Amino acid sequence: MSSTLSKVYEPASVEARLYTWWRDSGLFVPSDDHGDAPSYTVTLPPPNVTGRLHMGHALTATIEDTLVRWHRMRGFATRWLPGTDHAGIATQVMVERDLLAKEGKSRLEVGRESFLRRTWAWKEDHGGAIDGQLERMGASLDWGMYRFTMDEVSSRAVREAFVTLYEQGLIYRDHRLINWDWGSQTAVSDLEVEARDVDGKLWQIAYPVTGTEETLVVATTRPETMLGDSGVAVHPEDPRYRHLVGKTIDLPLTGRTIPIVADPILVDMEFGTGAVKVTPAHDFNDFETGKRHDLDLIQVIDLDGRICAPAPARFVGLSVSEAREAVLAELEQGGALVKVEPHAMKVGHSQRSGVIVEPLPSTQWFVNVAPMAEKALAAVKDGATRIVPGHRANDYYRWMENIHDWCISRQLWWGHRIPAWYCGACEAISVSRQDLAACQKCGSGEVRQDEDVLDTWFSSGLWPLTTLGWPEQTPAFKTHYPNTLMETGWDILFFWVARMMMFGIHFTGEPPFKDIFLHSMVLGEDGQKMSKTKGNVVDPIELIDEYGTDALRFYLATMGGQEHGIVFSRKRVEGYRNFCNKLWNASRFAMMNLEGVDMDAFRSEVVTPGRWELLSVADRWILNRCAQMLKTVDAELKGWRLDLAAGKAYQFVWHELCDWYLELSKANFKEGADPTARGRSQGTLALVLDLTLRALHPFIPFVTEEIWQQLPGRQADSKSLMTAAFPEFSGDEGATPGPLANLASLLSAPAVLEAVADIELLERVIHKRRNLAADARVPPAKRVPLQIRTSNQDAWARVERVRDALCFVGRVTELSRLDEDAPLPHGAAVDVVDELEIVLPLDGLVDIEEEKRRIAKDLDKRRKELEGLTRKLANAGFTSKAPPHVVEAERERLVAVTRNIEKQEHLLAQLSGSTP
RNA sequence: GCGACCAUAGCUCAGCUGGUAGAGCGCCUCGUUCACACCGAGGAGGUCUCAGGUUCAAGUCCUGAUGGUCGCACCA
Repeated sequence: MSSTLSKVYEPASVEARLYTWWRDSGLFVPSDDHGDAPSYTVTLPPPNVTGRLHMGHALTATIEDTLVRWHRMRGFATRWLPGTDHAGIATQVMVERDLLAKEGKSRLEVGRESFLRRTWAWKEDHGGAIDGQLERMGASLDWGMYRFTMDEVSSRAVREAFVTLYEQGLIYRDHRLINWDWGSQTAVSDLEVEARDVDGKLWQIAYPVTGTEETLVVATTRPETMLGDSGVAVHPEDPRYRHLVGKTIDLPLTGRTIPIVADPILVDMEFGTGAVKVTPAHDFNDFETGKRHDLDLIQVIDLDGRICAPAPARFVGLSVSEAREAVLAELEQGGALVKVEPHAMKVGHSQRSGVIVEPLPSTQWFVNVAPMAEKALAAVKDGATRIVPGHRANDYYRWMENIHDWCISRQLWWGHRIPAWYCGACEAISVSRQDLAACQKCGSGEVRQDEDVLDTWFSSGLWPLTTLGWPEQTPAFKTHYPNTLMETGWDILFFWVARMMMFGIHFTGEPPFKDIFLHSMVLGEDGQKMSKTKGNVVDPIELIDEYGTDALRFYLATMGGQEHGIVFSRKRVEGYRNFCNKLWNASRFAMMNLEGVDMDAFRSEVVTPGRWELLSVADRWILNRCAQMLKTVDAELKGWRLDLAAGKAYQFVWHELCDWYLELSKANFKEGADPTARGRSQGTLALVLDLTLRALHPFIPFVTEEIWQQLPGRQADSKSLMTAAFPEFSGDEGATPGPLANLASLLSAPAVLEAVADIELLERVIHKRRNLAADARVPPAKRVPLQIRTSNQDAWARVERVRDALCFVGRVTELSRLDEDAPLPHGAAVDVVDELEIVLPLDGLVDIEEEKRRIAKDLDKRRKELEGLTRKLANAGFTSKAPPHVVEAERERLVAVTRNIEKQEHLLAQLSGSTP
């Protein structure tokens, strides 16, 4: 006797135990004896080392683990690589905040060395929590291959990449305009600037033309930047201003005189006044314009986001917004403010600190990515790497085609320090893989390393390389590069995926993965992006505590295929919790009835030659349904449709296996049942459950493993379900050896197809009988006699074949046939199923009027259907142009509907006649 | 401004290459049938956003509009 399962599935008592067992048994590591099995490698997008698991991580973990487990069961040499990211700004800010709260000090006060020590300590204390959370998700990661983006291997890889790119001239240092995040006190890349909608204003300011009474009115959204203006631009073809080109402006408030230039690129005559103030130091377009006209670069905003000299002293120290007020006030006083109008616009904000990003001139390190982008673009266009869903490739193309140089230096302390050394003696720059104590040019020991660190995404971009030990040519690298799959959210397509593509190809000549699968975002239940301020954040761990990991995973798997945002639904998670419980209880029922199951006998007697007719109609039917489900799951998984695969399995388990088969099988499991029939039903049930658990395991690993371990009659091809063979259909109708051996014929054998039709009829008859009983307020549990009125011998023969099952599940005490012409018993409820009239004798309890209403209603529907069909078939266009099988199907439908209507009309007449 | 995606039952979502509108939840009526009340039985509920077009046939393909989401972009 198998051990008894508890009445309700309790995830908490199962998950940790199974996870530990899996991991300690080495099941997450590909075994050495895979021989020539194809490899399947996925690298987990490394979460921030001090981060906590959010729904995005949970979705990633679910999709990847499902795919990984699926491939592992299919026999691939499967490896899923874990790790964490040092997350430059994010982590540094946390530690800074902590330092301020606990000691009231800034990082500058404690100094770089001490601050870094604290950050490492913080990482030790708070890091790794997310690893435990990934374990709770059931993630079958190869923990032995764990990597951190700032560990030794990663650091070596980063230096190797940096130095190589420098030597190739693709990394360089330059003084130019960059995006400055004064909130975090660092430069940021274009990608880290997000344009937010702002209700701004457009001010018109009159600039006096030198030596004349004339003014030139410029339009601006940032009047405070006039303090740094070094010119005014007009369109060369603008008749209003042509005479002013070459003259100068007496710039108000500053005492400076600046030129009026003609520039067709910057100026749009239609916009504003057609005259643009040019501030090369604080606007990217103006910077370019300044270069074209050799205008001065006058920086008036400093690294703190405050006005600085050479702006007039009275403005120095003011914040940008204060300066704006002050400037406007003075201009207004001087009568220079001509007009103000509201102006909706986009303003760049730092993705990290949220402050408005100031463009300003600065010396930074850049990567010239264009040459790499070209190859990365080609890799996708050529199909070497495929992006799923396909339309995302368009975003990728656009971005790659319009790529700008990447600013990679950050004025932070937490990160990979730039491996460049400046010589105090000869001023040379040395870039090196090893730390330098002397200048490579002059040998002077007076060298100091660049203070800055690299953008976090620089090391992330190398991730598929570093996880495998690159630049060392490790065995792991040889086996697992390129990865099979990169699965991540589309929000980091540019930040991360694009960079990995570029670096991967550049350093190895091969793109880092074959497939890129991009999932969408999980939104709050209100349909908005989850955010703490909105209070709509859902914590996956809390969901696991409440519903179990499998419930959350199944939910996320069914949502994963969506191409739009996923609006979270707690109710659906709850629904999948219920599903796990349903599966659990179905298995519980099975175990109560599988004592002594003899699978060897079952396989040799029934399965081997495919002698399906030895099985009961119900047994044949469920095996067919199961095979169909497996085929669908297999096909949908191969098409990336986890949602449809999961949905199919759900539907099968609940509505075919539980709703019908388990009920039907009870007759064979009852005391006194025929031992042979019992044995075959046992074999059927054990086989179906075994196969179903295998198919479901990638989605809901815990509950399936827990059941499978206790399931009598399972095929013991593995100690764990994790490494048991997946029931996989091959391309044709056949199936791979293993669990599906000899089962392919279930989809086509006549004896099986006949059983399928029989059970479908049985379902419809029982449904009708329940319907009649419910309408007549007969309690569902009450057993009743049932009569079937028909003269159609074939139809009746079919009923005869399922008689016992029908009576058993339909709670029918006695099933008898009435001839078509026979009168209805007095007060019987009647309805029609195809050729059969289902007669439920009710001893006059039936409400004849209700009866008639129901039939009349259905009759009405049928007549409309008939009308439509008739019209369709009378249409020569249809009969001549539609494919023959479609026309034929419609003809058959017409016959069936006609027959049904006749039956119902007859019935209605009869009922009306019998009304007193 | 350019582009993508979405618009199907009260809610969250399926509906593949065009061929009788589906699921889960919610709602209504029953039910302590020996796997499960995290359950069972029955039921109500949709002119598939709108307008055109292609077709014998359109939720499905095309065009346009409207609404929503999201990318990209220097309109001062």
